[in-house]
Amino acid sequence: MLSFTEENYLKCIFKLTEKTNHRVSTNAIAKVTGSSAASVTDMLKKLAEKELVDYARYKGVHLSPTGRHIATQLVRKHRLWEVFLVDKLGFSWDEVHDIAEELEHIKSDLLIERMDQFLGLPKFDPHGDPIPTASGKFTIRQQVPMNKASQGQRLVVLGVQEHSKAFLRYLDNLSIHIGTQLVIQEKNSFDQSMKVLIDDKHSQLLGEHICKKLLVNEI
Amino acid sequence: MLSFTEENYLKCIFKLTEKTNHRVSTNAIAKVTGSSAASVTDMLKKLAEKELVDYARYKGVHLSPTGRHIATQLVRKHRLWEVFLVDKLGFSWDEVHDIAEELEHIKSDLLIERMDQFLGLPKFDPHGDPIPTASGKFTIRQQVPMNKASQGQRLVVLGVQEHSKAFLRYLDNLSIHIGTQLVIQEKNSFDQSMKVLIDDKHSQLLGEHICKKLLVNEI
DNA sequence: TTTTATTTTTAGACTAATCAAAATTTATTT
DNA sequence: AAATAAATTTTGATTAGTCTAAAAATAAAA
Repeated sequence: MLSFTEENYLKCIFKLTEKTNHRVSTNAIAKVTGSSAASVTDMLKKLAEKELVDYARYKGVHLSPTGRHIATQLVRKHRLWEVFLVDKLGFSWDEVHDIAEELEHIKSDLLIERMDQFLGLPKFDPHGDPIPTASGKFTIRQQVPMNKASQGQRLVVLGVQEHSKAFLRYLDNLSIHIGTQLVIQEKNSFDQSMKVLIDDKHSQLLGEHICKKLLVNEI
Repeated sequence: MLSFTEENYLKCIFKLTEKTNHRVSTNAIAKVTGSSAASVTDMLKKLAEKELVDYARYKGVHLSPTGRHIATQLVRKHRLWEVFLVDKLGFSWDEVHDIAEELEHIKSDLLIERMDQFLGLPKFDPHGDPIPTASGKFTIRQQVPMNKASQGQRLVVLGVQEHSKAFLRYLDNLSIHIGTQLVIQEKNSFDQSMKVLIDDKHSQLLGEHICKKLLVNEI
């Protein structure tokens, strides 16, 4: 049985290696966990002892198949709880991360499978991130940062690449959420801003930052 | 912010002092937590330091008003989560205790108030135990152990005084649950057993143990 | 009221997770 | 290739929670 802390380290390593699949350094882990490099080293040795990571002194780590599976299930639990909080309890998408961070450590496979059923087997969480299956498979779909889209295109918002409360609240104020339709009316190359029509209702100028962080697909 | 462990001690002291409101001994706590008397002493000193209990060496403890409030809120959370697991996720009443034991430590007042609303402001949990309000009030109602009832009485099951899986499963097999109606057909004084008619469907002989642990009221 | 038994506390030690500071290894410059 | 910088590990210590064994206080019995 893994501790809360061990689980958090596995999830952290998972998130850091997810995209590149390269080994991740001690310092990189220390930076995101907010703990010291010394603490990270200690924990990596412990996780290596349990064969959850492949660790070599001074060379960083990556997850073993078992470690990856555990981390994936933590992500599954986190995202399913987020769906529950938003869909059933009426939380907004900027309020659920911290609570789900605690709930993901509840140890019951039956609970999470029942929850999955109860929620209608959702494939994506309230931020548009894919929910892995019990066997660890993520649904992949076509999506690009909105700044890659062209003038005149009609898009649907599928996700966000930033999860900060401030960013999510800002989108809320613009009535932009998962599923919102956007039509690109103007693309200003000098500052990378875009004028978009939101859900066929009102036009809005969006800055470069927003355009890069919104994940969309053409419809 | 209290630790998981500190919360568990508070809840334990609450349960031990709930009925009598007397001070509880170190050994009594050690017995139910399964930890050593030495560990209990250490923890009592820590809780006293935080003014959550009134502790005097060799004299046992009782909860301070603050300690009692925290313990009551833990009971509230535990019982609301049990309602959720049974009513929404389809767990049976013998499966929910251990999961709720973990869930009760999730730290979010908003979460528990939203959950309360979502569940329809239940006043009792799946075992018939009262759910304290956010301000700490328990609903009181008339109920007695079934062995106190007389022949010919029509009763409704309101609760149980034993929460073991074995006991709860046994009741399930007899189709006895919260809300079941029972008519006392015979009372055997020699062995304290009773013959009862269950939900006007079938008769069943219930042993002394069952009769003492079933909480009922006349209807 | 002494003696004995029980309960409780203290003392000393262990594990898990953490840190700062020192030592070591690897990477980068010169 | 040597010197310097950066990253990582080791060392030694701290805190929370736990334990056993010994000591102290209280309760019960003779």
